[in-house]
Amino acid sequence: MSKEGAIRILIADDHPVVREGLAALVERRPDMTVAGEAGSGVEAVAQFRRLTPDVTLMDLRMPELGGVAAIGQIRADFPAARIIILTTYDGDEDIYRGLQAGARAYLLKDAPRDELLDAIRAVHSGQTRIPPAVAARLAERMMSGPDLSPREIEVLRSIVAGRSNRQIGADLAISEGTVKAHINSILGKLGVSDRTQAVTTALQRGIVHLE
Amino acid sequence: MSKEGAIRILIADDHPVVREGLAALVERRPDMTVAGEAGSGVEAVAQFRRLTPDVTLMDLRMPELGGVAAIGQIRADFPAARIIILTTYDGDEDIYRGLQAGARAYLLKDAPRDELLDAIRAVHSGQTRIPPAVAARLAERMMSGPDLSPREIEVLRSIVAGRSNRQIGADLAISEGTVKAHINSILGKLGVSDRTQAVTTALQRGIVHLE
DNA sequence: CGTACCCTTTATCATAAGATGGACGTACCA
DNA sequence: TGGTACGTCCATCTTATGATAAAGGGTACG
Repeated sequence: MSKEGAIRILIADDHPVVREGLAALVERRPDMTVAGEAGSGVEAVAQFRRLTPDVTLMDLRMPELGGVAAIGQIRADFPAARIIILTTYDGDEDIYRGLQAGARAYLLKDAPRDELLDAIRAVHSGQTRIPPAVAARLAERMMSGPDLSPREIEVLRSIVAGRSNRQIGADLAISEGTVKAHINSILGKLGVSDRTQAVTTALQRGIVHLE
Repeated sequence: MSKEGAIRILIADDHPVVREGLAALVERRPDMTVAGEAGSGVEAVAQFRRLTPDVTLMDLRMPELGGVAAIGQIRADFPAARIIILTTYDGDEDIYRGLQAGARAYLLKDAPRDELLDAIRAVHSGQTRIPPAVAARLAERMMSGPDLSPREIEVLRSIVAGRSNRQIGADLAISEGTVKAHINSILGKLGVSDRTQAVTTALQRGIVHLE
């Protein structure tokens, strides 16, 4: 190897095929080189500590430790870490949490090759890079009313898990009526009219995930 | 190029990064070569006609035309086409429909590199290749009771779309009571007790999709 | 210091959803 | 041909869900 002065890149993705693709793409450029790879969130954190790469490409959905949490752990020790989120998920909540965690760019995996390479160079030089489509999603989130309270998110998770209002009340040690009130507030904030719609929009927006 | 006698492979995936990765992986092998790439279902069909590759790697979720439909179109003209499904979705319905369409192998994108290469060689030599984890999912589908009827699937889609029983009745020009009867049957077949659970399990199993 | 504001909690009332039982037709098999 | 299994359809009864109003508790801010 040894490209003198090249941008050293850490690739974190749980799909070997994707890692391969990113590595091939990067190594073909004279000004970039792959410093290391990681197949999970914990590996990503460990590899970052060991290698201190110039730029990190991070998937969001990974085993053991999600991308957002991994970014948080990395930036706790290396506040200047330059991390690019590269994922298939375009839910506005995913985008928000990713950037909130300290990512400098957010790209979707269906982005063209050049867009990725440009983003790597931009982030390496200290800039941020948010494609218009992603920015639009982020703006949507801002517009879409107040955030769900912690309690409401807890209830929403239970709804997605398929629990009835009575069961949710038992789980959280509150009355069934209280659960209904929370749900009513959730429906209002999500702009939907029943729990089924709440489930689909919460999944689409990335507020909760299946499995 | 020109690897004499090499396995000629068509890559169909809407993510440029994944195509890059598969291409890099394949080109590194002396007995394989990339015949072409496609970024959508219609492209995949067109490229297959033009190139008649030995083996095709096909993603399921693609714009314009899904992978299953693309396989169907290809095999209508080339019944001997050797197609490998390579996707991130592990819902039992996705697997069933993919193999039903005529795929010779079904791999998940988090599969190790060697597993993919072995599958390519196996399929090229006329075999099929179903990893144990995938086979288990498929078996689950067999066990999990009778299929939903066309009408029930129609109703299920409406449920996922967030429509009320009354609205579904209006949409399908049947009474609300009939809708309830269909839903009751759906709940029984899916092994759940309300429409919210029906939505999540239908999504998990890949019977319906969001968006 | 108090006064908003929001989260959390509750009860009551109207409506939608699920359970049950059964009718009709059709495709399939003995 | 006779049965039988299944999909489609409908009405009635019970239960869960959603709408509404409103009170207590914490906190930020003037």
